[in-house]
Amino acid sequence: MVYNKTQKVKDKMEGRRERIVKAAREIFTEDSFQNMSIKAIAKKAGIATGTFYLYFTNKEALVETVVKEMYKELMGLIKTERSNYESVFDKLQASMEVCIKVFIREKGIARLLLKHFPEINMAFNNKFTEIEKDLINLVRIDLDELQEQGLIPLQNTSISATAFVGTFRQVILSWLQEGQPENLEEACQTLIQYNMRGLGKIS
Amino acid sequence: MVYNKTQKVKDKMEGRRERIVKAAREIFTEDSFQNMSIKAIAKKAGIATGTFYLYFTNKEALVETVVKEMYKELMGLIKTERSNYESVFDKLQASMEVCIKVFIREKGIARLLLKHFPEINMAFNNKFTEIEKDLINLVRIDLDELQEQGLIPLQNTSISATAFVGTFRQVILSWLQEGQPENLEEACQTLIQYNMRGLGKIS
DNA sequence: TCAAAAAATGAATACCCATTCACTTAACGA
DNA sequence: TCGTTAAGTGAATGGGTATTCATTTTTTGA
Repeated sequence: MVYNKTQKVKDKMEGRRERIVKAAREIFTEDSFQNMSIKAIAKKAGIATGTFYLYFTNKEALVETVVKEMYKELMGLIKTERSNYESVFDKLQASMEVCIKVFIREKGIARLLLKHFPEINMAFNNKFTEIEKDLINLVRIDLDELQEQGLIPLQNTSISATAFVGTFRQVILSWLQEGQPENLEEACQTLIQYNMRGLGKIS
Repeated sequence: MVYNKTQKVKDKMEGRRERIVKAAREIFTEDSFQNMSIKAIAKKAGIATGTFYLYFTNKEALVETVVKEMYKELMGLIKTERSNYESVFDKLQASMEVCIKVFIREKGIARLLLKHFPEINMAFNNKFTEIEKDLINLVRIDLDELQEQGLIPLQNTSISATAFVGTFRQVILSWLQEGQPENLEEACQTLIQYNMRGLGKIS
C-alpha cells in the first residue's frame, strides 16, 4: 500500500529543500569556498549528509539549481530596469548598471557567475559557460537592433558583443580578486564609455 | 663524507628536469586535460613517480614552471615583433597580432594560459594570475604613453587596459570552447578596431 | 675494488569527498 | 493502536591521485 504525504509533510520537505539551496548558496558565496562539500552544506542546512540525496540526485544538480536561481534573479532585475527606457542604448546601459549594482551588493553572486570552478568539476563549467553565452547573446540582440536602426556602424555584432561582455568580466574579476578598481560603480561609467566608443556609437 | 656530482651526472639530471617539463607541457596542452596526473607525466618523461619529487617540490611548482616558460616564450615573441615599429599604436597592434598568431598555432598554450592556469591557481590563492596582471600592465604602459602624446583622450588607463585585455580574453575563450569565431585572425582585426575606437584613438 | 652516499624506484600510504546503505525514527491509515 | 511505508541518519565505502618511504641501483672517491 502507498501512503500519501500530508500537507504538513509536504511543507516540511519543501522547506528543507529550500534550506539546502540556501545553505549551498551561502557556502558557495563565502570568501573561502574551500569546503563546499556536501557534508558542510548538509551541516549548515541542519540535515544529515545522506538526507541531501533524498532531495538532489547529486552535487551537480544542486550547483545547477543554485546557479540557475541566481541567474534568474539577476535577469529579473535587468528586465525590470530595462523596461524603464525606450532607446536601446539606454536599455543596454541600464543592463550594465544593474549588473554592477547586484555584483557590488552580493559579491558572492559575481564570484559564482563569473568565475569558473574547477573545484566542482569540469562538467559544471559548461553550465557557467552557457550563462555567459546567454549574456553575450542578449547584448548581441541589442547590437543587432542598433545596427538596424543605423545607430552603430556595420560590424560583426557577435564579436562586438563578446568583446563587450569581456570588458566587464575582466574588470569585475579584477575588482573581486585584486580589489581594483576600488570603486566599481565609477569604473562602470568608464566601461560604458569605452564600449560605446568601441561600438562606434553615432551621437 | 659528501660526494660531488660529476659533470656527467649534472648533465643527466638537468636533462631529466627538462624532460619532465617537456612531458608536462605536452600533457597540459593535450586536448583532454583530464589526466594531468604526476603518474602520467612521470611515465611520459620516462621516470618513476617518486623521481619526480627529486626534481620538483610538488605539482604546483611544476605547473608554475611550465606556465612561466610558455609565458616567457610568448613575451619574447611580442618584444621582437614590437621592435619593428615606431608608433605606440603599431606596437600595441603588433602585440595583439602576435598573441593571436601564437594561440592559433598552439591552442594548448592558449588553453593553459587563459583557461586552465587561472583555474588551477585559484585553488591556491584567489589572486589574479601574475601573468594576466602583467599583460594588463603592459597595455597600460602603452596607453599611458599614448595619453601623454595626446593620441588618446584623458582616461583611466588602468581600467581601459583591463577592458582591452578582457575583450581578447573573452573572444579567445569563446574560440577555444565554442569554436566561434571560426576565423580568429579575422576577429582580431575586428577587436583591434573595437579597442582603438574604445580608447578614443584620434586619427 | 669497495663501502659510503646519492639517486631512482614504485608500491604503499594518506587524504579528500561524493555517494551508498543498513539501520533508526516518524508518518500514515485501517 | 499497530503494522506498514517513507524519511532521515551518519558511518562506511569507493575511487582517484598527490606524496612518501623502504628498498634497489648507481655513483663517488680513496
